[in-house]
Amino acid sequence: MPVMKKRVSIKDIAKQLNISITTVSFVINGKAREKNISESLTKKVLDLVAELNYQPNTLATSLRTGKTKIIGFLVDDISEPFFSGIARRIDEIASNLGYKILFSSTRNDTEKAIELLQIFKDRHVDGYIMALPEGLEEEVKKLIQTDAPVVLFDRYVQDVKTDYVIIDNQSSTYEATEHLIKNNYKKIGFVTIDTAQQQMVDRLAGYESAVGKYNLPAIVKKIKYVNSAESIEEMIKFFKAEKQLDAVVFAANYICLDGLRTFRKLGIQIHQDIAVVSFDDFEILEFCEPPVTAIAQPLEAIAENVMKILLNKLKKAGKSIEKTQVSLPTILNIRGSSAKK
Amino acid sequence: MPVMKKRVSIKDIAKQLNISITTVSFVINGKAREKNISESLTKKVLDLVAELNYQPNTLATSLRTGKTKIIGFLVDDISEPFFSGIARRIDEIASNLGYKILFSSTRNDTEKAIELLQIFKDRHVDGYIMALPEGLEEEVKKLIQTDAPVVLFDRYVQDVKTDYVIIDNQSSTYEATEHLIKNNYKKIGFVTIDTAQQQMVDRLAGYESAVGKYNLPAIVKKIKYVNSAESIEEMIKFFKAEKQLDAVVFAANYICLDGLRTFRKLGIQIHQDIAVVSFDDFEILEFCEPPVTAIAQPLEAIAENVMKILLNKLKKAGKSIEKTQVSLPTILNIRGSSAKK
DNA sequence: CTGAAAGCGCTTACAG
DNA sequence: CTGAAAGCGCTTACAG
Repeated sequence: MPVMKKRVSIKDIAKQLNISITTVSFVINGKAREKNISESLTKKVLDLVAELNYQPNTLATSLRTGKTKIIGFLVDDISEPFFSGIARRIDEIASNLGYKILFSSTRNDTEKAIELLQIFKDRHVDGYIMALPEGLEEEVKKLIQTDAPVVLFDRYVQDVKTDYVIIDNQSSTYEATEHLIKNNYKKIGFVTIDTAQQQMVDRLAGYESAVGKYNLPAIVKKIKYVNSAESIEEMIKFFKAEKQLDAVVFAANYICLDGLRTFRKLGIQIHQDIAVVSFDDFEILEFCEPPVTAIAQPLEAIAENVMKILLNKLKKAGKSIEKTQVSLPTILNIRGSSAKK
Repeated sequence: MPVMKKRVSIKDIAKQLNISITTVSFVINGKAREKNISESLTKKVLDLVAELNYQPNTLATSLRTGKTKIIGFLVDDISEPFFSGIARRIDEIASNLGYKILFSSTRNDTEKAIELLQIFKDRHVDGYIMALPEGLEEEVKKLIQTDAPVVLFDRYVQDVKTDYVIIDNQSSTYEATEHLIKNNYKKIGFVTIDTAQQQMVDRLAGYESAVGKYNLPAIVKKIKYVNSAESIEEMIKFFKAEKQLDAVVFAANYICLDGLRTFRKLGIQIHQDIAVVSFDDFEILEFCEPPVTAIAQPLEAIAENVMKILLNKLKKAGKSIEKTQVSLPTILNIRGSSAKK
C-alpha cells in the first residue's frame, strides 16, 4: 500500500529548526539580509528546505498575496497556427519568469467567451492577453476600468483605450495587392468576412486603396462566417459567379484555407486559373502546387512585445500607467501562386 | 478615476442578512435542505448572491478543500494536430463539468517535462492527462504511487501499471502495409524514430509482420529525432540511398511532415515516384497532389475515453481502484498516394 | 434550524 | 536578530 506522503509545510521546517515560521518565510522569500537574519541560520533553513524538497503551497501564497502568477490567454481558436505560434512564444517567455499561461479558445462563441473571462477572474489571473473576441468589447472595457492588466493583440477597438500590439494591416494588403497588379493581374478579388473587427476593416481598406490607385475594379466578397462548411458554400457561389477574376487575396488564414478547399472542390488550379495571395502564412501554403504567396505576420515579435508590455504593467500593478500601442510590419513571402501572368 | 471594486465575500453576504457565514456557505453549496435551512432564508441568500454577483474565491475554496478543479495536460507539443485535436475535445468535456485544463508542451525536453510536472503539483491539479514523455517514467511512477489520478494516452509503459487509452498500433500498420502490398508495391520502406516508446515499437512490429508474411524485404529507417531540420537531412540521405523503394510508410504525423518536406527538396513526386501512407491524418495530406493515404486515429473517442476514466478516478479520489486500459481501432483513409501501381 | 470557531498554508506589520 | 499574531476567504465538525 503506497504511503500518502503529506506535503511538508512551512510549519514543518520551522518546527524542525525550532524557529518561527516568520523566519522561515523571510529566508524563503530572499529577505534574509533585509531582515537581518544571521547567515548561519539562513543556511540552515535553506539546507533543510532543499533536503525536504519543500515547495510553498501556491494556493496559500496566492490567497494571501492576491497574486497567482497565472496569465489568461484568450483567442478564437488556439489550434489556428497564427494563434498557436504566438501562444508558444508567450508561454516560453512566461515560463522563464515563473508565470503560467491559461490558454482558452472561444470558438467564436460570445457566451463562451464571457464565461471564460469569468473563469479567468475566478482563478485570479494576474493579467490578460487577448485577441479580443467580438461581443466582448463591453466586458473588456469594464475589466480595464478595474485597472486589471490587459494587453490586446491582433485586433484593437477604436473606443477602448488600452495597450495593444497589432500589425500594419492596411499597408500590408496594399503592398500585396500592388504586387499582384505589377505582375499584370487586373481583376483582383478580395475575400474577407463580414465583420466590424478593426483589423479586417483595415485589410480591406488597404486592398481598396491599391486597386483604386490603379483604376482597377474592387471585387469584394464578405462572408458571413459561421463555420468552414458554410464558408466554402459561399465561396463556391462567389467563384462561380466571378469567373473573370484572375487573382484573389484572402484576408486571413482560415479564410484562405477555406478558399483552397473551395478550389479543390471546383477543380480550380492555383496560378494557372487564378493567382492567390494569403493574409497569414502557414505550412499548407508551401505544400500547394504551386506554393502560395503570403503576408507573414511576425509572430515572435508580436509575442515578445505583448509580454514586454504586460510584464511592465504587472510590475506597476494598480497604477494607471500610460497605454502602450505597437504596430509591427509584416513580410510578403512571394511564391509561385502570384508569379507574373 | 476608476473605482477599485472590492470583491464581495461570503462575509459581506452574511453581514447584510445578519446571519452567519456558515449558513451562507451551506446555501451556496446546495446543502440547504440537508442542513435544514428554511426555504425563506435560503431564498434570501440566493437572491442576494445573485444581486451582488457573488463568486466564491476559488483560491480559498481550493486551499480549504484541497481540490482545484484543474486538470494538467502534458504532451510533447500541443501545436501538433494530433495533440491539439485531443486537447480540444478534452477541454470541451472538462469545461462542461466545471474543470479547467492547464495545457503544457515539453518540446521533447525531459528537464522541462519534469519542471512542468512540478508546476502541476504546485498548482495542485486534481488530475493528470499525459502522452508520457520519454524520461518521465520514474517521475510518473512515483506520482501514481501517491494515488494521484493519472491517465495516459497515445503511449503506455510496460512496467508502469496505470490507466491508459491507446490505439491498436500494431494492427493499424499491419493493415496499412498490407494495403500497399495488395496494390502491387514490393519495396516498402518504413520511416520511424529511434525510440523505445511503446507505440512506435508496436507500429514497427505491425509493418514487419506484414512484409514478413508476404516475403518482402523490411527496409526500415530509424531517425534520431532532434528537430525537423536534422530529421530532413537524415531522410534525404535515406531516400537517396534507397532509390529502389516504391512505397513508404511514415510512422507518425511529424515524421510524415518531414518526409513530405524531404520529397519537395528532392523533387520526388508522390505516387508517381513513390507511394505514401502516413500514420496520423492531418489536413496537409489532403492538400498534397495526389492526396496522401493515412491511418486516422479516433481523436474524439480517445479524448472521451480519457475523460471518462479520469472523472471516474476523481470521484473515488484516493482509493486505489482498478486500472482501466482501453485500446481503440483506427481508420485507414485511402487516397491517391497509394493507388494501384 | 443556526452559529462560533478551528484550520487550510502562507505573508507581513508590529513588537521587542 | 527573531517571533506571536492577524488575516487572506473559504468549509465543516461540533455545539446548542
